[in-house]
Amino acid sequence: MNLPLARSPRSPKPGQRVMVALRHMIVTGEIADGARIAEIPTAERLGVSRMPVRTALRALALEGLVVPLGKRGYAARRPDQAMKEGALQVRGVLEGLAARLVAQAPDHAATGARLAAIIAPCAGIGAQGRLAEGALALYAEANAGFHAALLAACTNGAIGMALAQNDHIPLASAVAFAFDTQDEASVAGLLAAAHAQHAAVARAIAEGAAEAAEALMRSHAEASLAMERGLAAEPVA
Amino acid sequence: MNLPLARSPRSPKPGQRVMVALRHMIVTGEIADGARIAEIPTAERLGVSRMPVRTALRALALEGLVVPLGKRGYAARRPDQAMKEGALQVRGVLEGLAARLVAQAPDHAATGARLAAIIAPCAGIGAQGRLAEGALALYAEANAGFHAALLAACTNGAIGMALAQNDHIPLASAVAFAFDTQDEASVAGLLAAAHAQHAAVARAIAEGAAEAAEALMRSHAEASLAMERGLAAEPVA
DNA sequence: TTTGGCAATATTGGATCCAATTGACATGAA
DNA sequence: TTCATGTCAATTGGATCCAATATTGCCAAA
Repeated sequence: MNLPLARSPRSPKPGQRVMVALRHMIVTGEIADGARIAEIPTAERLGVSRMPVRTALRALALEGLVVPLGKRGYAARRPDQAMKEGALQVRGVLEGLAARLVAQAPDHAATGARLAAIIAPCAGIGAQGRLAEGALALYAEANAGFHAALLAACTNGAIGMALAQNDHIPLASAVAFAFDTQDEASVAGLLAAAHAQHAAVARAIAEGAAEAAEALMRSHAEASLAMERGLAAEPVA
Repeated sequence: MNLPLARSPRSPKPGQRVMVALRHMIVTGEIADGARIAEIPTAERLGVSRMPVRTALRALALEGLVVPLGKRGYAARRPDQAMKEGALQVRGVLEGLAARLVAQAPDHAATGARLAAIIAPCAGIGAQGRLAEGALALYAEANAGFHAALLAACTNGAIGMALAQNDHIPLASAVAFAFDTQDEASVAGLLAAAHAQHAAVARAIAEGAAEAAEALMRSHAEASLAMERGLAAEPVA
């Protein structure tokens, strides 16, 4: 990675390239945690000008992946396991709040039905400890749709902003990838449990049970946390 | 504000100037909500180069005060009342989580005592509906110290990051300023209530009552929300 | 030997210049 | 009259250049 990254075939844009390259280097440890990151060496290393590096560094600082060092540039800040678990906890309370608000809204029944429809294709997933073909992709899509719909139904825009910030910490977006390190039965059980939790949340929202919806949503996040702790291995980037 | 802002006497730096200037213009409505913000006119208007403007716009985009418009620059996004109330709700659940975690930690007794000591100077504040000289400043300092100490005692760094993002929405940092629009008795009552809530949270943490600490912290935020709703007038920047 | 001051260098931030992409407008043809 | 196409202009993104500043290393003096 010391050579200028391949830019021959339609490389998107220097800015985006630098952004993803630095992110990758930090989370993979290619740039050690706490190591200083200066503009000029980084720019030369990536084969671009200093400007995109500067832009990317400021953006990453707002994301928390680097910390400003006054006049001495930035330092890499690789999120550790504690930070990842903390981010999952934060996700839990934020989505719990979203679930509560949605359940309290006048149209909670419609929202619950919509959420139930989104996860409907996952009915029976992981039954008998077996996984059908494409079950992982099916769940991943339903999962993303569920959480996105919940956020969209919520009138509180601050939750979405906080979650966007929170998701900058690389952790859970790759759970699907980490799955293949587990045996089929375990994965099937996890998926079945997750689907059941989704269904329970949708039901609570449909019934307007705000407190229950919040508690269930939190449990769902706690389950992710336990899962994350279970596979202690280094998650893929 | 159409002229280059005064830079004669030790103006800090162009970058910071542009940042605060744009923030001010957006929250005060000098730049209308939804109005396009181009680099060149803004740079000329502020008497600086395009570069600090570009930097500031990207930063403000990550803060949520402007939204990117593809290749056509950015649009101002003034947070409305709903967004402010949403941010207060988010603050409530995040600090509630922090209180719960702190109360669950092994050293919860020491933390509770420390928090109690921080707010101790406010004992008896607002009693009999009267405010002593400098009571507002006293409370503001204790309030800031309380929340900062709670965050510092919490091992979950993601909470602090999410709160930092949340605090970009201008609202609650100026509650002390908004106070002077109220009569003395009302303010005294609010301060007394807020202090009592702080004390209750500190006590719950000291006792290790995690659920109670979280609920109390949420109530505290909800009180701020009600207060914010009470003074519906435009808060100062 | 240690400390303080000075100078040199490295590094960030800002300004100007250049290129590329996109949106809008006008003109011509169907 | 309307739609499509081509050209032009405006605006953003990137690169290079310049200035300001802090840090660090070295030397001299106590």
